[in-house]
Amino acid sequence: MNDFVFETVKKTIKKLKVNINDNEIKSLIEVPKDYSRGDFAFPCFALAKIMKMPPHEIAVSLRESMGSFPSVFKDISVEGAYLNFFLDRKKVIYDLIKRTEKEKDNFGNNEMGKETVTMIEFSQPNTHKAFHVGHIRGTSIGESLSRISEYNGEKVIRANYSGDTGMHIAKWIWCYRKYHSREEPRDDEKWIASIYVEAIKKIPKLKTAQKEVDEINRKIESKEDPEINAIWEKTRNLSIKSWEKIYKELDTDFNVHFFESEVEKRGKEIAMELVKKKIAKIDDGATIIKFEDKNLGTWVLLRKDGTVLYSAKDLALAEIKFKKYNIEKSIYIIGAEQSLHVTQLFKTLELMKFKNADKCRFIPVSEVRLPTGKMSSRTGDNVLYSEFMEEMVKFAKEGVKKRDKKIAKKELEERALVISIAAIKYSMLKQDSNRNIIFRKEESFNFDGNTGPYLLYSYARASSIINKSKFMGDLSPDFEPEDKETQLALKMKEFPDIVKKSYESLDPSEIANYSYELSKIFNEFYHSSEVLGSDKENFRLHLVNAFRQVLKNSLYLLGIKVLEKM
RNA sequence: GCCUGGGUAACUCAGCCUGGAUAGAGUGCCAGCCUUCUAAGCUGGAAGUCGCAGGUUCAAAUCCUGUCCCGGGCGCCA
Repeated sequence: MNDFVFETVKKTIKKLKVNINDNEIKSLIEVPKDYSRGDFAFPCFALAKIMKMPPHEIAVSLRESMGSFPSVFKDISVEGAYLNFFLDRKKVIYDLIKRTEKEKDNFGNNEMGKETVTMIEFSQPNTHKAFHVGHIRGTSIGESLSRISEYNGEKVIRANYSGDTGMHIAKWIWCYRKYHSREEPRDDEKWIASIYVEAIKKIPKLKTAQKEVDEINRKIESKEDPEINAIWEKTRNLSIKSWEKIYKELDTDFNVHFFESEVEKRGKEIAMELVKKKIAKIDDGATIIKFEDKNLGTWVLLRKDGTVLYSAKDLALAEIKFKKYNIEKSIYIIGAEQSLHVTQLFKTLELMKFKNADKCRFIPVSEVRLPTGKMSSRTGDNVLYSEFMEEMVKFAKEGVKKRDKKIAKKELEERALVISIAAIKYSMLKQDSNRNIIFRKEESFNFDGNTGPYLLYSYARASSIINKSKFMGDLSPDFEPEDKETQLALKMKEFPDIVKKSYESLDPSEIANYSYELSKIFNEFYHSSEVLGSDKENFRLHLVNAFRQVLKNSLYLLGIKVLEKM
């Protein structure tokens, strides 16, 4: 289509003998932001300089000397300094609807990623700590990017990575043994989280505590103390078990779950190999890398006492990812506060002459904050996932019951959960991942406007029409699209490009914002035109059905399920 | 001090990469619309020195420089 615009403009410009090359002409062609201005536009500002004429006059004279134009265009008009090209929209809409009907769930996908095996690491909850609302952000982004990558042809391995050893576990066990040893460890997130918080508060106040913690940390690593081993194993497994329900609700299924305890040993070895290779050195007893680039600073691999830090563990993990899983691309979805760490990691992989060091990508995820400040597992200033979801589902149920008074209990439960997950996921995904989110609980209970439930509602409304309609025959080409209909169809047509864009920029918010815009236009159409019983029923039913398909695909990429009824 | 992300309507944000046609949404506020396919909706309205100052350009929220404010990070936490 673009080529037709190019050829038409080029031909006319040549007639006028203007000195401008083809590439310049090509780069000037744009798509108007407002569909009523046409499908393509050619701005004449650049020509103004060359021709020494006001841009508007240039547009007029281009249009006048154009003569006949290709029949794909219904009209070419002048508006201000712009030449606006209008396609035969009836044909565009017809083709679009036909395409969605043929491709269905595959409408919008493509082969850009060509079977690349990619590992996407995300979520990364630590054992012995709270899984709070903030964790939903990284988990949602990870699942969404996995789906987007798959939709673009890649083979994705979803990977989780949990800290089940290290100082935070040592602190937890220290506190448990000292103050809670009579309590039987139980599958209660709140209880598990509270012991960690207690430890953080008590340790700085006791003189010998940190020493005791260090000793426990050493023993966890060496596995020399059977009692500590037993506590560690038991409590660790309880944490892991508590995540099962969460991931099921969030509709994320990991292909592999790594643990720090599995990479400790190899991490230590790598650290020592790096000393031999003179990449790392021993400084004040610790094993460190001092980077040439001063902005990268120093990276500590092993502590003074020889125990391993997460830096070295990440090196070992990268090795497993590429060697054992044979991946071609590695994406890390990690908190933005770890930017320096990740940069140091990538740089070290490069120094190690790691074959695929340049195939690592980092998606920094900024904080989910409370109005009062940072949300933290350390201090206990957080909103637990389980408690929050319980409240949210309860709230969602009220709304469903109002609409559907006879609904069965199980159905109610399921619908409320889908709505709640849509609400929380969408609120996490619509915003740029690089920006802090201030989490206000009361606001997340608002289902009006630009929210997940609004999208589901639009889908349910469309479904309702389709489900109430009788037989829908083939789309007959004798329709005359009205304003809203054209707008809706043209928006749907954008979907494949949006998918590509979000894939290239690894950005789910692109899809999220699109879903909202699409739904908004649908709701406007819904109010302006009747579908069932109208004399345009055939066309409108097909249009509504196409909308359902596109929104469904779009929400799928966000990891959000749709509801036929709500 | 250095590195890094942000500063757009009362609030929360999109637009910035790739400069162009009157700067867009949502919430909240004001005024309307349910005997009609689900009102978690739709229509209209009020509301903006795009942090500030320079520069580049025919054209700057968008690019460049400086500056102020806020968040995060900078050797034995993850």
